[in-house]
Amino acid sequence: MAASQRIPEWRKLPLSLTELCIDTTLRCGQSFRWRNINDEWHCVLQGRLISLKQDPSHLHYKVTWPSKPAAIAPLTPPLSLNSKCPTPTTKEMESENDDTASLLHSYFALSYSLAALYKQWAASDANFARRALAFTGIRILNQDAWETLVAFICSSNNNISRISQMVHKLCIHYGPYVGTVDGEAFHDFPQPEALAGSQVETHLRELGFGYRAKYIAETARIVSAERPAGWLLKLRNPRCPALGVAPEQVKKEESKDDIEPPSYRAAHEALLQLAGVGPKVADCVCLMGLGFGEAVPIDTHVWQIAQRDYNLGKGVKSKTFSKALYDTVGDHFRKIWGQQAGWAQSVLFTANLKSFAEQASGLKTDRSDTDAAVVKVEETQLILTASAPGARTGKRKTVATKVAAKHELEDDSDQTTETKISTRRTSKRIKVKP
DNA sequence: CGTCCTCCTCGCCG
DNA sequence: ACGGCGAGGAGGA
Repeated sequence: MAASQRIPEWRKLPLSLTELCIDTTLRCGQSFRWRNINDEWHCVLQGRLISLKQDPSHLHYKVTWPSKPAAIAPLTPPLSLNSKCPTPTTKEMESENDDTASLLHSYFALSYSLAALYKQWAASDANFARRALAFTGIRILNQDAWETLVAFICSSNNNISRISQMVHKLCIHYGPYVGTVDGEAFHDFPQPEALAGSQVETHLRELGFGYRAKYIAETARIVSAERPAGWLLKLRNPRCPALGVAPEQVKKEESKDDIEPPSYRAAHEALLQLAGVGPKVADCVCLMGLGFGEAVPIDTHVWQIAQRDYNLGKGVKSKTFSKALYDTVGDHFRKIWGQQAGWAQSVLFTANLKSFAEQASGLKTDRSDTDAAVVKVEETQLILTASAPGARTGKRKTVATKVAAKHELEDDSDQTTETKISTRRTSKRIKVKP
């Protein structure tokens, strides 16, 4: 079973479980490629296979570089690894030049103190304090922008399980092979060019992508052919510490005042031009792929919670969730939670849907003989993605809620009590806003 | 700006 | 046993 690759060494970063819990963070619906095999998490990031495991004081990681340097595979250097990175030899990358530690630091946004953020959110929002403080270690990942974009195009009308399958298919069929763990192949995520071919839409339809096949192929074509190189990366938040020292473009823009630096609003609008990207998908990409912590993705599930726990939407007539309303709800949360509102929302919704970690991970290996209700809870955990199946029919909702309540505190009685904060203002704004 | 339909899949219901 | 229905995000009329 030991592959032909060199046997990599485990290394570790000091990190408490309250600052990062990978079991929660890696399967809460923001990333779709991590696979748990034998209690270790594995994923290809930037051309290398990364394995993770965790104990209360450390995050342990292992790096496996591809044995065959992917000569054809396009480089994937979101950061400024220019001439350095093409086909690194195994030996090279395992020694001093290995940038995996900094990659993980960036990927998990470790420059933020989660304790400090939780404290801030709890101080400004009693509802957050009550529901979310027990759910530590939940982080917004700083993922590759292109991958995030495609993954969340796949997320429309979809659930985590199927999104993961679709992303996996994209990697298998279009991404470079990197390594194997316990007989399972790992590929990197394909570059836009690889998904821009003329046969891609048809092929993806055959693979079960449904109408999203068209969106992916079209967006890949736009990004690879109709946008300048590095277009997506230039939308990233230059002030996001997790992104580190930004590429040269940012420096240019800093010196030239006539070019406006990337902003959340600008990035959001730019993403809306792509196929299959609406406000929610755009916000997912802004938050998880571009480093804009203030982006708050709002789906119907979030909207329901917002109405229930934050008394939003009181004066809203329209039954459909318009763009204007979408923006208003986001503004409201940004007002409450501040600069990392999207992160706060993720934590809150993970807390809301409680359950998971132990229960779900213990049962998820075999879904077939698992109580259906538990599976539902598992799928409902997605925070920012996909559908919330539990909210579908009355019956399912009841079942899911029951199961969830079993796991943790139940809290259906007095939500309205504490949600005052800026309720009035909000309802007013919703009414007033055109 | 709101409405309504389509896309597609899945799970629930009858 | 199977067909209808509806939920979910985006797009288009």
